[in-house]
Amino acid sequence: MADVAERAGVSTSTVSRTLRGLSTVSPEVRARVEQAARELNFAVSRQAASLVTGRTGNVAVLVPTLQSWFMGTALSSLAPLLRAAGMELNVYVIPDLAERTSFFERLPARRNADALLVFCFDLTDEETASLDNLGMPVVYVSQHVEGRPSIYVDDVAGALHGTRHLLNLGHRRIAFVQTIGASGFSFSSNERLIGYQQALTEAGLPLDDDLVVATEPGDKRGAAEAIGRLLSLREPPTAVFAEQDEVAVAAIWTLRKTQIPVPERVSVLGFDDQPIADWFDLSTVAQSPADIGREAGELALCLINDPDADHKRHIVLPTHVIPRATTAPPPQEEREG
Amino acid sequence: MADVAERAGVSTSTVSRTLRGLSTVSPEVRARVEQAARELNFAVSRQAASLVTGRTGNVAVLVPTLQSWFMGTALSSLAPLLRAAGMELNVYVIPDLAERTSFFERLPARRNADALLVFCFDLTDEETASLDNLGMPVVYVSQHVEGRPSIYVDDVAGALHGTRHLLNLGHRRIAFVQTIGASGFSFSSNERLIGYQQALTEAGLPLDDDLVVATEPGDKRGAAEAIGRLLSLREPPTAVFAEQDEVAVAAIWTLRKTQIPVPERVSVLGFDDQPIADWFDLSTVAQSPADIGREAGELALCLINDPDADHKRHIVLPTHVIPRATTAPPPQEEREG
DNA sequence: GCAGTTCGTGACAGCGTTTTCATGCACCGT
DNA sequence: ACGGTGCATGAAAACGCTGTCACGAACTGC
Repeated sequence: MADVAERAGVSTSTVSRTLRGLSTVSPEVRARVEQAARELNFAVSRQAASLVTGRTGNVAVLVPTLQSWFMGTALSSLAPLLRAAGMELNVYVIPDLAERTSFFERLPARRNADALLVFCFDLTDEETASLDNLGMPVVYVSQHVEGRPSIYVDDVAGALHGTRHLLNLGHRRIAFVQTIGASGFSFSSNERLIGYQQALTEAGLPLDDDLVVATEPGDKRGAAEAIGRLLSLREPPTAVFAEQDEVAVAAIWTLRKTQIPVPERVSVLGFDDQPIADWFDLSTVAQSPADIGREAGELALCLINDPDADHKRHIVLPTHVIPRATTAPPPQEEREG
Repeated sequence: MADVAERAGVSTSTVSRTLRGLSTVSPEVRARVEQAARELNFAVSRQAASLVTGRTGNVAVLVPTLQSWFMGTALSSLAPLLRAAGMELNVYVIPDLAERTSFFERLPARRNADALLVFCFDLTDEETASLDNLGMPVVYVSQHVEGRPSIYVDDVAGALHGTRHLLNLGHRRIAFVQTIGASGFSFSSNERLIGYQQALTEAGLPLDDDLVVATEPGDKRGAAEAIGRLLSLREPPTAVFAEQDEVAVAAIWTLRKTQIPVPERVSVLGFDDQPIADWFDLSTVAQSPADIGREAGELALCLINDPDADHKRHIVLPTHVIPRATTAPPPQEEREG
């Protein structure tokens, strides 16, 4: 910066003012400085600047994985937003318990970011508390944390509406396939189950535990087993509501392999509206991770500028039922029976 | 840090030495300092440290998108590696041309990272040159840049082996489905085509332009059109080699919808070995983005520690043909004809 | 016992910015 | 013409750390 100052024949103060766009610089000096900076290929050091301003210009993001549609999409909408605000995006990937404890022990984001976005974690109270002491605004994304700014979709309502869609088609035996993931990472599992149960109750149907099965995402074998359990019930379901599209697709795969036509014999409904849902013409309950990412980014930027702002509210985003080709009325005999 | 020094009854120099693990600190003093640091919940400011050391502790990563299996997997293996080395991961997402020009104009990573990993970009000479002047080691990942450290899989060999697999099964009419993506982002498209052509030539077969079609990934309609073009040829192919698993799956989908059994009537071979390939029992040519990410991270760390090291070499990773259930010998009449 | 070494420690000068404060200058109204 | 205002600029003090250098103490070998 001293070089730029010398070349432009001004002091470093003026260079600093110019480069930050402060208005108290005369036009001709500004031009000279900008020219000099360009010629010298100069860029201010964020480190040095942050040392005195106390702001790092970084936004930290804590994610359980990057290998998922949700994270990819959310971050892809978050990143340009931060970039436009002149912020850097710092990613912490915490795939397993070891990394997790190490993260919360060392808290590498401390003093190294102006805000932290925590994606999809089921945090313990202790962990939440340690983040409270981080000295920066923390936004909880895709999860519900009492008393802290949180952003999430209304999973209960989504599952409620999805189940109603199946009920309205005439289904009475509706199964729910839960997704059990790596422990400690919340994928809104319970809320979706609750929505499903609410819909059934609302329709005056009993809750049958046999109709709720679980599997892991990406586990073909597990999905087959779960479907197998449903197919071997005394009174098998005519519709399957899977908590995640991937599992729904696996279910369709299994069913069709066994010559059970979807949706003629069994309807399948997913949740998420991943691209894969479109490929398979899968009826699903859509959520928008892009919206989540954007909202989270905007909230974070707000909180950085005004940490005491009244943003401790929860932002709840909507879901939408998207009927495609895998949901249909149940087969005749079932409807009449 | 002054607080810690005071509490431990030592100077800041000693605190700094202790916290950096230098050996010239007596055990009892070390214990006192560590205790004090813990009690005060102290963490050194990377910004301040980097100001004097000249190292930022950041590794910047330039990616075209995060919404892809490849990026997600590569970064997921890269991240823990950097974390273990005490480095932060800084992500720049450049989804479109506007962001791209803005990135290369402002080069936000300048002075803000110790190394840059550029993923999957087809850079212009001008862009490469501007990265050369960045003052930090730049590693090109999943692309081939002359004279700079690059890491990529041997796409030519992969496609060659994949095509040979089809040839060995008895296929003689083998189509290739190219993927045309967002312009300027290299997905090794050409190299895979070259490998395919090499295999045909090697087998003494002519190159038929009609057998090479193109589509966009994720575009069901486009995939259908591409397959349609192949099916309406005078002599349609008995095997389809798609440059990406997603497209291969779309092809299978289209074929089966038209009652053309895969692999009985038409074999389909993919490339990448994404999780989706496993679900669909898709035969494919596997590459390992996890390995790529790891190699890239290790190389970057090497170059950071010793920028002049002899690492200007290219690291070429292997591919593996994984036969699953979508490749089989061509139907009888074809083989005998 | 004395010079020479080694070892642990502290004082202090930077690192490259921002920011405060002071300064000089032009401009205003009277 | 003169003091007051406002504006563009510069000098210099932080910011929080690291690294160099110097210093004293505790050793070593003769």
